[in-house]
Amino acid sequence: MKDVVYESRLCSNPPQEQAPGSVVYQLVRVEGDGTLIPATDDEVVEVEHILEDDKKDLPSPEGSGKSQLYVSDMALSSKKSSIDSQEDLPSDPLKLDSQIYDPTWYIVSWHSLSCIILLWSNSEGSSGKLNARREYIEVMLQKVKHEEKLRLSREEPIHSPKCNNINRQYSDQHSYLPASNSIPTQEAGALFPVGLRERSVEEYPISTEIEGALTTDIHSSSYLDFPLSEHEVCLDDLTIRELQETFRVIFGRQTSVKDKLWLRRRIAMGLSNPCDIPSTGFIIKGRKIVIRNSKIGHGCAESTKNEVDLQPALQNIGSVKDEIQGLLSTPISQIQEERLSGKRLRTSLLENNSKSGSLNVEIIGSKRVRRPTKRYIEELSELETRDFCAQLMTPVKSLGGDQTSASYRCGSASNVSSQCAITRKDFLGGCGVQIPYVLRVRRGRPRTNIVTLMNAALVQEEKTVSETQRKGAASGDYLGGYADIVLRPKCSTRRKHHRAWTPREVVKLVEGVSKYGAGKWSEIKRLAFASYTYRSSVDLKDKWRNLLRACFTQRTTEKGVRILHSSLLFLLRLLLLFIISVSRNSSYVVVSTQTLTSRRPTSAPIPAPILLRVRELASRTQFQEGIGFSSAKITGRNRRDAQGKRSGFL
DNA sequence: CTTAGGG
DNA sequence: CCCTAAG
Repeated sequence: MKDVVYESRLCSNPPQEQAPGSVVYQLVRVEGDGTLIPATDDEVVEVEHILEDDKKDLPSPEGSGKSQLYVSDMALSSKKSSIDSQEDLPSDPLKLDSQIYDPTWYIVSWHSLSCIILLWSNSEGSSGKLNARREYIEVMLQKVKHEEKLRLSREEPIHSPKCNNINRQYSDQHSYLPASNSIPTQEAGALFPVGLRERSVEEYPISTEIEGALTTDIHSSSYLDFPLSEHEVCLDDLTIRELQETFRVIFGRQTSVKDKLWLRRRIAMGLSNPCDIPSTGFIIKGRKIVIRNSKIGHGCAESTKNEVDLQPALQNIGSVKDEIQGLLSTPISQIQEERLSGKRLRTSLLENNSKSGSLNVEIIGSKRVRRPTKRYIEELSELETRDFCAQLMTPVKSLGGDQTSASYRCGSASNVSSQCAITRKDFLGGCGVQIPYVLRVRRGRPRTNIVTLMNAALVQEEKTVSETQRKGAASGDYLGGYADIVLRPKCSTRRKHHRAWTPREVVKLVEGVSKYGAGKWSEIKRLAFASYTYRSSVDLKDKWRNLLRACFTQRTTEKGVRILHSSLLFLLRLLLLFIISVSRNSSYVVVSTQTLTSRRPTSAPIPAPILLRVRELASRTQFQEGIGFSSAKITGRNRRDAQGKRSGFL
């Protein structure tokens, strides 16, 4: 009882009546046993809108044309074959002109809402397994052809004129598909307008040279026969490591190439199709590329074995994500829906990450990560190499040795996570659309009058100004840098623009507190924050309060669990993933790094050494004031937070 | 004016 | 961050 997959045969560039470059689909239903049955009306209707959507998404009217260009681009690129010099390539490059190529199958299918592209090509075309597979596909092609003929001869009404075209066209072009054992190269491209439509088409202008090639008749036929794979990889989301791992799984060898683009292309081309995917335009967005490496169809060999053992897993943490996806045992369509709606799909096997050891499963690519402020990152990294190192060296008198060690671990953990955030920024930066800092919507209560609204532009200006100032300050001495030329708009009712506290400021505050004592805010302000005119003494006080809360919550909730979290739990998760992958006999697993590390903090983490210091100071003042009172204060706030602030009025 | 604390 | 009461 297998899934029924709707498949579409792609026929691009049909006869003149079709707009040039338009893509036509032939719907075929694949039964569990692999037989192909022309789709019924209902089935077509069910899928049709997707095809329509696809076309709509193309920047029409040139959209479809462009996709066609895109096809050509890819086909032609084999001539150029610029990139692959660095890696070993199939010995016989595609010869476009002489129409000699290795058969390559490009498969497009729609399953539910998602377009799934299956690329199956081979360079080792002589291999028995692939030959078997080839034959299998050919048989199926024959079957479909037969069905088509039957259907046509019976002149069954076909709901959409489109399909009519296809049918004719298909039978036309079909003759040289399987029998000749060679498939027009262009079919490779034909695939992509579907799968790789969207931005990629626009983002990468296509040369006129390629445009010319468009005019040539392009035959294409994309074919497929697979039920939906559970192993889906959105190449865009993969890190270089993951891509490399994917590469390894597919090609059975390591690669040291660090060029994401190149890796994606290679992967997408599956078993190294001689036909080069152009580096331009190969960005898969919004759709998925399915890399299939379990067994396929009947009599088809299992290609890849399950190779997930701990060692590769450790090396390629990220590659476990996909497995997790399977682990969810969520219907794939559901996952896809989630993805489509942009939600992050997360499943916790255990309850809460911070409370119990849990396996937090995240599907990458659904939600973009909001990275910390640029300034924060800058300063953080700067600090981590300076002040914090020094602080880490200084022994901390604290609430006990146990506590101290925990804190240290905690420190390394949070360092890691912050690092993580930074790198994350790096590799997400290219794909994700981040809201520029300056454009972020202001928080807090609504503006009180129109004047402020009109000052919005001014505010942005101000932000930019201060941003540049900050950069200047970051490089220079931190005391001198902040001249604070922030021109505050005349409107006094306006709420102060939110300025995130930089680690530098925090350190300064902590220093001030340790020097002058908590509560001497005006003093601290005057002596330590003289140059930070945008930080009032009240701000200092508020920040200190927040710092206290921060280190308190961390202390209570994670004191015991922390160690487990940072190291042991990591290994446990890996082990679990390993077991899972083995039990599912999956060959490929991708998991977000986040899954294996601790949960990403909601806001920029406060560096552990600082928290440590805050804690120390807090305990000092606590001791002075009397423990009961002070801790009650914090606890009270905490409890309130837990209950929700709304209960406050009760 | 400064602090503390709620919002 | 804002607001405000209490020193």
